[in-house]
Amino acid sequence: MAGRKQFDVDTAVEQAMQVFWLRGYADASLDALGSATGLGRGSFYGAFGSKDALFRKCLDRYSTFYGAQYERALSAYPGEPARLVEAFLAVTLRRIADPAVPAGCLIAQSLAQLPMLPPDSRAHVRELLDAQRERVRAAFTGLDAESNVLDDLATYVVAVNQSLAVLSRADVPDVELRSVAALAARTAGRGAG
Amino acid sequence: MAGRKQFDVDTAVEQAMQVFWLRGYADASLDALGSATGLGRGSFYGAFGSKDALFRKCLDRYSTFYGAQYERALSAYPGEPARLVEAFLAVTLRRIADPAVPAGCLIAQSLAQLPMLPPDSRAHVRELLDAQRERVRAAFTGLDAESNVLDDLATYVVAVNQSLAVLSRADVPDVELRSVAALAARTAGRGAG
DNA sequence: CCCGTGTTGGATCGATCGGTACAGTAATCT
DNA sequence: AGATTACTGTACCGATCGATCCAACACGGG
Repeated sequence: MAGRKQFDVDTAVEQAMQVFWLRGYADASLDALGSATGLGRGSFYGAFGSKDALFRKCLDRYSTFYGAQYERALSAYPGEPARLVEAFLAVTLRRIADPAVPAGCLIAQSLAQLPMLPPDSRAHVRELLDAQRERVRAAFTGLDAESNVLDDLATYVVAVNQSLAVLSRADVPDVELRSVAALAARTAGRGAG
Repeated sequence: MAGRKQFDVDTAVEQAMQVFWLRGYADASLDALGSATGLGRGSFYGAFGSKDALFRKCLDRYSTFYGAQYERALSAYPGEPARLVEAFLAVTLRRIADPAVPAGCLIAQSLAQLPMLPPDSRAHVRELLDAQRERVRAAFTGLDAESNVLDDLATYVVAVNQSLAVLSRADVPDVELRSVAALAARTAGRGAG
């Protein structure tokens, strides 16, 4: 029952992340988080300190894990915007189709609740979205197009990416979402080619 | 203080709608709704019955008001998919730029919290999104393209539409959002032309 | 072997949640 | 004017929120 730590912190963060992801910050009660992680109140506060501290850890875990996947996609097809965008969106499509993980997107979920988040978490979410836009934008540099066109294109890709997550919450079929991604990839290819 | 009804029901629904819109269902406490509408608990429950009954009224008001705007946009340019989509998305852009109304979109907000909504409201939200997809789809009929292409196109337009709302919550500048809409309109024009 | 370090689960805190009950009051009808 | 009706504000309900506290406990070092 006690003694040395009886749970893996990373595993607990992963499980908590999925609760935040599915339910959002406010609706992720400590009871829900506790039963998802298997932790009692003592272990919980001993390991994480507070609900929003844990939430920030979950945001980091999310952006680290999926950020790496997006990064790989973005660097796989340098100079080929259409393929690049396709690979980028495919990361999201794969996640949506993964039954081991909630529908939607933790960032989109958090954006919806942005005004009600604790200030630290609010800033954190904003930074993650900006960082994603910047990474996409960086993947487009080198293409011969005006700078503001690349900005618009990056925002477009991030926008479509978020939209896939939103629609997946309403059980829009994967086939349709794949078509949306394909259309967006063609658009990006034309816009920057 | 009492006697005959001392408030306008429509006005109260409008104000409550904005609270749900900004904060989502769970975070829209009765106190928040009460102070936004100026209603005490007695009047509140006398007029609406329950929180989720009011929420459904707000969903209806939202979809009626903006649904009419979308409808007008969709029927303004028959046979011209690019203009049609542009007009459709412009409804959302106008709403986003309107300081009298919260950022984002009540439907997107509700989708994020879908699993936690009362069952009746959950079904209602789903229907509204499906209805929108159907209306867009209907606006595309008559174009010479295969049926499933029109389906994909409709989903694409609805997706981009939702993405504008999501990004507006993160204070992405209107200029960028307008570019996203323009790109999407061109895509739709090519895809169905 | 047994003490001390540190984790554990549950009891409990004040605040707030959605919802109810009810006394008080203003407007309408006879 | 008096009775009736209908709406309002507030006090209050049990449940649940995030957070704190603490007694009970298991393990590692002396």
